Amino acid sequence: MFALIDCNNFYASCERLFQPKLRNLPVVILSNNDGCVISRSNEAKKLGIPMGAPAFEFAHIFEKENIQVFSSNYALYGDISSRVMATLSTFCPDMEVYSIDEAFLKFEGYDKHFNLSEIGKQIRYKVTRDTGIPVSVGFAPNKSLAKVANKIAKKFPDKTGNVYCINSDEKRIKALQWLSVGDVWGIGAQHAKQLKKLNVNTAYDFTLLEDAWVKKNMSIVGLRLLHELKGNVCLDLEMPANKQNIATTRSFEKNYTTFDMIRERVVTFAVTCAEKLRRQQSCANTLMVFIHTNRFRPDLPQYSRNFVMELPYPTNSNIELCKFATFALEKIYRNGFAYKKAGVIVMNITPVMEQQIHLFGNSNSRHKKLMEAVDGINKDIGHIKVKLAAQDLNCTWKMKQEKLSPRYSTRISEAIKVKA
DNA sequence: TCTGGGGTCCTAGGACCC
DNA sequence: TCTGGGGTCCTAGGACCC
Repeated sequence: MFALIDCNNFYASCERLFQPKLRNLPVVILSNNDGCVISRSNEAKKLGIPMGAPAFEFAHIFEKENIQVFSSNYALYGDISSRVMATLSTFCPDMEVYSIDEAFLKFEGYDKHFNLSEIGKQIRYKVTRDTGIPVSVGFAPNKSLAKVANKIAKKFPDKTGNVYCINSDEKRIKALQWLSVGDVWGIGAQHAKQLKKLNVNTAYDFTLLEDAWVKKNMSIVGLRLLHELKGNVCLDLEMPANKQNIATTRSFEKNYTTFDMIRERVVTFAVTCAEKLRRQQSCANTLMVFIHTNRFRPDLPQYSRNFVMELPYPTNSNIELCKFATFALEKIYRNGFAYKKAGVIVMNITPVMEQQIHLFGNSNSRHKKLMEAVDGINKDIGHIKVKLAAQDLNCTWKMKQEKLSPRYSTRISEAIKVKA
């Protein structure tokens, strides 16, 4: 049996941890730049705030309904996530951290000796006790059905106590008849539309389709899903792997209109990519830079370009990646546009130890020691103290984050103070 | 005025090989 | 009128996830 444990309204729950007065109030969390809603408490969902709602459009509703609004605080969410995962890992040696707020556990052979629903209750109890985060737990014979079980656990807290187990064919069929086809894990908006045209409305309807049709229209991925919903096991836990692509992209807080302004951002993005590469001990062989104007302003001239370059040698050096990123930006930058977003993506990633060495023109070997020193200093005395001159030395954070909560759990200076 | 960021996998079709 | 057979590799684009 597989379990899927999913934190309830994770970001909103994190904000509530240190501000108990928020517990019964509607809470929403905004994306970078305070752009749109990316997490909602149940109360906010009930008030009709949709996922992805642009903050400026809903500002009056936030005010009218006394909705508590927060900027994204990833230092906080990341730290709380790792605490939740640490607690989960005590229940079972086979675990896959699926996202910041979800994990699969594989309970092989447990169901003969243990009552899984009891284990589910214990998971909920311990995670709440250790971290304060409420979770929902779904059990089923495979990952896709565990996702379904989790949805039921979350949707019917009064009946299930946020723990649900699909352990019979009757329960499986009942669950699938309840679940809308578009809410199935792996069926997105496109396929949902296509399926509904064929009068396939529930997950159960989907299981009645022919293998051949599903394979043809939804590829092998859809076919695996079909078999899992029927109760077979096709997907196993996945082991953490190094990233194949690494991206650092941002929207700007305002329009950028000069080459130098954008170059400073692109260089900083390249440095961040280099840091991420070094963290997983790999190098990039390909680099892409893109820029574009504000797509929501059709009244302004639009421009969007990217430039992909094969690097002459694999590298994870700040200095070298900056040089290449600047070169790429020069290729695509045009005067006369108001740019709103840019990004650097590194691809074709290979492990440091498995590099193709060239006879001439390799990455500067002295950068390795230099980067180690830079990473060490930045780790010891705070992020990004040592920068390249091409980066903005005065600015550490250019994102709009007007409602940012303290980093309660990762900065001693921002920890909660208790009066004696 | 304002609208996020970061990933993965699969397939068809083109280019190429002998 | 008719024009072989069997492969691999790469890429863009589309689908999906959180």
